[in-house]
Amino acid sequence: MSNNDKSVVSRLRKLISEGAYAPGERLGEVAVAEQLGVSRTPVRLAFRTLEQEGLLQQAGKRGFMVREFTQADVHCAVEVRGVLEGLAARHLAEQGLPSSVDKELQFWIQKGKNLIAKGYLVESDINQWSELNAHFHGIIIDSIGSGVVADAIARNNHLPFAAADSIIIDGDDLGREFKKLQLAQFHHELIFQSLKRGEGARAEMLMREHALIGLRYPELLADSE
Amino acid sequence: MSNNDKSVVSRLRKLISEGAYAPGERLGEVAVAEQLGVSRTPVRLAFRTLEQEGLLQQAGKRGFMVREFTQADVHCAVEVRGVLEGLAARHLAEQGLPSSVDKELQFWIQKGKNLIAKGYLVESDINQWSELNAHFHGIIIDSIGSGVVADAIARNNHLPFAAADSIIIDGDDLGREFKKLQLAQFHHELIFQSLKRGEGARAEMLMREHALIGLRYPELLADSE
DNA sequence: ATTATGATTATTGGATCCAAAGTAAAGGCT
DNA sequence: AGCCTTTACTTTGGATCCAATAATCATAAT
Repeated sequence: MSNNDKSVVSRLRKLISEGAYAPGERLGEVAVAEQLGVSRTPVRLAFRTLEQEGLLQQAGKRGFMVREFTQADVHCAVEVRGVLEGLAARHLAEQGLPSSVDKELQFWIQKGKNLIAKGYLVESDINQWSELNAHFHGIIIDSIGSGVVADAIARNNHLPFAAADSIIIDGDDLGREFKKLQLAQFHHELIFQSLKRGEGARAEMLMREHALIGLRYPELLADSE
Repeated sequence: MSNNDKSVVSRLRKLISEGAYAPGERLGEVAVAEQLGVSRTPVRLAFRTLEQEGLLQQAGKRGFMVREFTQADVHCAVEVRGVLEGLAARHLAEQGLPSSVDKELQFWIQKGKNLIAKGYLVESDINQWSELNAHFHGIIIDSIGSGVVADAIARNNHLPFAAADSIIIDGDDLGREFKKLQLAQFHHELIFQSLKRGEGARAEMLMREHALIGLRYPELLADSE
């Protein structure tokens, strides 16, 4: 898979998740090929990949269309991430976390503490949070001695709204987002605590709840400021 | 995606899961194309699909190789199926099962009862069990109003050892397999009971345990006959 | 003798061509 | 006037061609 091919996949993925094509819209190979300035071949390859990722689906007998996602889909995708990361967390807690993993998790938790410490949020903090959040989750996911769980999570994250760093929705209302991040950070610390103590069930449950932050917490955090 | 293209994917999938290629073996496009009697194009498309399914992985910078699976991978894949089906079962229990779903589940449970009733197993029973088992699980999975969970499970099932009907490993020792099926059937009935009573947590837990039948039960059922 | 650099070969990626299948439109028949 | 059939056009799938890149091998230099 070459650079160009990869780029066609990621460019298309971006276009789709940005809503450049209407949900349900049928995508022609030639049209997309012209639009991206490549021949049909890489587009055909990309379509298969995107179909597997769940962003496209077959349109009748002919070609592909942009898959449309309902509110239920969004909900389910977040819950799927929750149970999968919960599985990873439980495993890690049960087998005991190696000192290297311990150190790394502690490092990224400290980063989060620093970010929260100043008591408010600025625009540039969002990327920082995204990074440390990705590391925190990634370490736990990769700690299982098998790529299968990581793969399942990665595939699920291809759905644009399901990824772990999709917590931040509203870059304007930084006040509310700060509260969300504060809570997320606290979750991280709780999860770390339970991992250290080998509390598998608790770690799993906390991780599952943690996944729901972007989904169910906004309404509670909305007017309380 | 045409018939031929689909058939290339499924033929390759079969070859791989049958072990026609050694794990870690590098697959050349031309070699496979000649072997299957098609040109490189459908093979290239199939390789991308199979990569997404997790049966192939990129070999360095060039081409693909057959992914090798460790015991840990097998274990994780089964657990992944467990948590995902558990999620589906919990949902169904919590939202209450519609009478149509109730009827269908009852139908397949009855089929299972009939199969077990004679007290032993014959060769042809295996396919029947496979079918009713697939229906039982399928109904629960599809009962969520979103394809996301079903997709995640389907993708996980592409790993040959992770599918729900891989319970049956040993077609020779029908005595032990009968015990396994007896247990699986009892699980189904328990799950159905919990679904009917809206016991979400119990349904989830039972489903997760149910997934482990093929994995952890053989050692216990081995010598007790 | 070993390493590094250059050349040759093998293999993949992208573009294009042709055929097959599907869809839409138009015309004829009832 | 409506429906069916046939035809023309659109679009995808498969094969092949060419270029680019990686890998291997050989040769030369230190």
